[in-house]
Amino acid sequence: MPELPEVETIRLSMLPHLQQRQLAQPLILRPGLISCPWPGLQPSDLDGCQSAALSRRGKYLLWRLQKTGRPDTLLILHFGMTGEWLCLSPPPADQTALPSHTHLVLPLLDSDHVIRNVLIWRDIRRFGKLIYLPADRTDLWPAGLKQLGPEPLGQDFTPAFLNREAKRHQRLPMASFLLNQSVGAGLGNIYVNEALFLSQISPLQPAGTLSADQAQQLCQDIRRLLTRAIASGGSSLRDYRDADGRQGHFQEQHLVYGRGGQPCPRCGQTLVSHIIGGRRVISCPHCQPWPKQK
DNA sequence: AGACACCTGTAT
DNA sequence: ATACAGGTGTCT
Repeated sequence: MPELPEVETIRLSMLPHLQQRQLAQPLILRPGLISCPWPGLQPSDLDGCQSAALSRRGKYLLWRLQKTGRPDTLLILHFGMTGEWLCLSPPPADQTALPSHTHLVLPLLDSDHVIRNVLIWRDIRRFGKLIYLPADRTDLWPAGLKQLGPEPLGQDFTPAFLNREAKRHQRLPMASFLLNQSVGAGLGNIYVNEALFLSQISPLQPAGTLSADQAQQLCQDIRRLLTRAIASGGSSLRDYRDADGRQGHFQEQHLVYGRGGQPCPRCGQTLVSHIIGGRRVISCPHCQPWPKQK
């Protein structure tokens, strides 16, 4: 699914489509995928809203909508494994022309109230979530932004922070530790695999044993990795596309993810596969040794 | 920390 | 037919 670099790429590619546009009545093909924890708000309230801002927090997109005479609305998008948010232009001729697994259609009007394009939400596996609420009531969002850690590309994501968090999760394997969204908001399995390899840290190493040097290295490698991945438009393994339906190409630069059994790009030894916390993790037993004192 | 649940599509 | 996939939430 979209991890931080993919969500950021979707955000950047969607931005130009939202300029000078107004939402028309949404077409909800699958109720239940879009929900609202605030009884006073209905899907039809989106009608007439204009886009005020599109931001990202971890793997979430936050779309702020404004309508004169009303409090702003926030539409929160999480892509799960196969969620896609696409801009179709020109709009499909009719409902039957929509891509499969389209669950929501948001028509966009220009200043003359002509439909110029439509935004669609599609999600094959339906693990994604759409939530809308009053923008000043994010406290109503139960599953929410509650415990998201710092942005890995922000100022608060520091070696000291990593070390502090690591001590709170003594026995947790590093792979699971980094997947925890309260540690690095937006990290997912691909970038955890890659980051641990770059930093030469075993995915099995208990977080509590993370050294200061390792935290320093990891912090730096995560920043560089995510920055490079965004520059490449993210990783398209299967379903992920940007707002224009384009694939990313960072998958061409993956060093270990999905490469179990192949030679390590650093030392040539065979990359091994582990299941850690229910997720497959690929690492090099030579470059990422554990126990450290081999 | 691990198992399982939520879903569908694809590969073997 | 079975295993597996960019995630996350709940239950042992």
